[in-house]
Amino acid sequence: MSQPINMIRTNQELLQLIEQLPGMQQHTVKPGQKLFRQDEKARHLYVIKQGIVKCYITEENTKDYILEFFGEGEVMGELELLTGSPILSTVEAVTELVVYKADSAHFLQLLETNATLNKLILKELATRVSQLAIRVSYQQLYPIEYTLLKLLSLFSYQELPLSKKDLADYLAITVRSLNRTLKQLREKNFIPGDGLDIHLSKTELDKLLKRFDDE
Amino acid sequence: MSQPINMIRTNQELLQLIEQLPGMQQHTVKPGQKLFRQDEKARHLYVIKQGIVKCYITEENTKDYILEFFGEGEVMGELELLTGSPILSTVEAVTELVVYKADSAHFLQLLETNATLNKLILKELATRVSQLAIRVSYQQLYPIEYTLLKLLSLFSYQELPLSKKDLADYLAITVRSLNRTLKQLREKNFIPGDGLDIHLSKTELDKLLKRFDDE
DNA sequence: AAAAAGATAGGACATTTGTCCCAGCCCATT
DNA sequence: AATGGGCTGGGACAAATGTCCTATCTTTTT
Repeated sequence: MSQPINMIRTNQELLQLIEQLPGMQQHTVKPGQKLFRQDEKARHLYVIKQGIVKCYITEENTKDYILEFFGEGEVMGELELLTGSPILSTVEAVTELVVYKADSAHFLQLLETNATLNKLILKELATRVSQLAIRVSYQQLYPIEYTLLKLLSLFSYQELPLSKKDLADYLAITVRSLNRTLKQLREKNFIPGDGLDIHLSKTELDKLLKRFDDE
Repeated sequence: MSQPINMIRTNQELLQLIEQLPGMQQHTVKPGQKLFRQDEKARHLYVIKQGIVKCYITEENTKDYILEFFGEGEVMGELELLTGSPILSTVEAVTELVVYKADSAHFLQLLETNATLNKLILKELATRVSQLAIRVSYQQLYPIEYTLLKLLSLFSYQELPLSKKDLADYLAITVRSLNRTLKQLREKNFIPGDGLDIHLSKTELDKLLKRFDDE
């Protein structure tokens, strides 16, 4: 079932490869700034050298769904380049960011000439499909309580400047629901029944939850 | 926002290419039979020549989530081949099926030598990520009523042997909820408020819904 | 310093969705 | 003809989640 999905996805292999390529421009981006805006046309391709971004889709009813958090080595802009569609999701810096930037034509050419890169991209895309599918299935088929618990166990050790809103958008729930569920977890000495692949002691859980009290 | 997502995905370009390759074995599969079983190891790769399959993830609580319906020209087994992970989702024939079969090594080699194939697979994967993301976001951020409506407008014209259970699993709801929502749509002279990209006349809607009364 | 904006927390209530259950129908196999 | 299984339809109730709102606190802007 569950390979350890990290909440923040990274791709060290790809990063290493990119760093060896000649002539890659480097840029820094401030938290809150956007690398891509949904529905626009993608003109470049970025690879994260350092920092974290969030990718989210905004629906017409103004609600957001956070698709992914990307960290070191993740590519952005390939989807649009490959399919020719407008940008799928807004990409916004969560932390201070350093990225490599390439223009589309260059990347497309590299894809054809650099077999290693080609393979890494294929693998990356396959991974994205799988991970997204796994997450979605889980989110849809389990109550929030379980999903949240699973999420906590994943990102606990990562010091992340995520707001509750972000967390809620990632879970596709409202902040109200998130709060409620956190409270339940605190109180209810939560015991995952049925078949569940989450196994946390009460102590560990408490530690995870404490992050929300303090900060 | 929404490129016309078809409920059943196809890839004619890929099919044409595959049909030209020498030495592709052909197999037929009966409805209900499984090409892949979740969590097992993938040994082959299939491309659909004719018919429809459903791909679904079964969670430990026995609930299913239907990831995709695939029709002509869609590949199955590439994800696992590329990532090396166990099979993501069970793949089951919905209709009588004719597939091309290739073993993994052969396909991997083709990916390296056949630039056209390589490009088509890249594009296919990118499309899957995008489409899945769009669907999921929609499903999570709109009430069932909207999602169902959207779905109906997509698959209405396709004659499909889908059970209510299938439809429900695709929407990640229970059959009970599906029935309830269908009923609401029938009665409520549904008027999508807010921002919604579904535009159906009452007449069209009725026609769509009638499929469920008759059959 | 004051004001505005945003994030957090949670009460009260409405709506949505799930669970459990029963009943009817169709179809295949006995 | 009879039995069982699977699909369908929906009632009654419980649980989960959203909406709306109020209040506090922090941060940013003026």
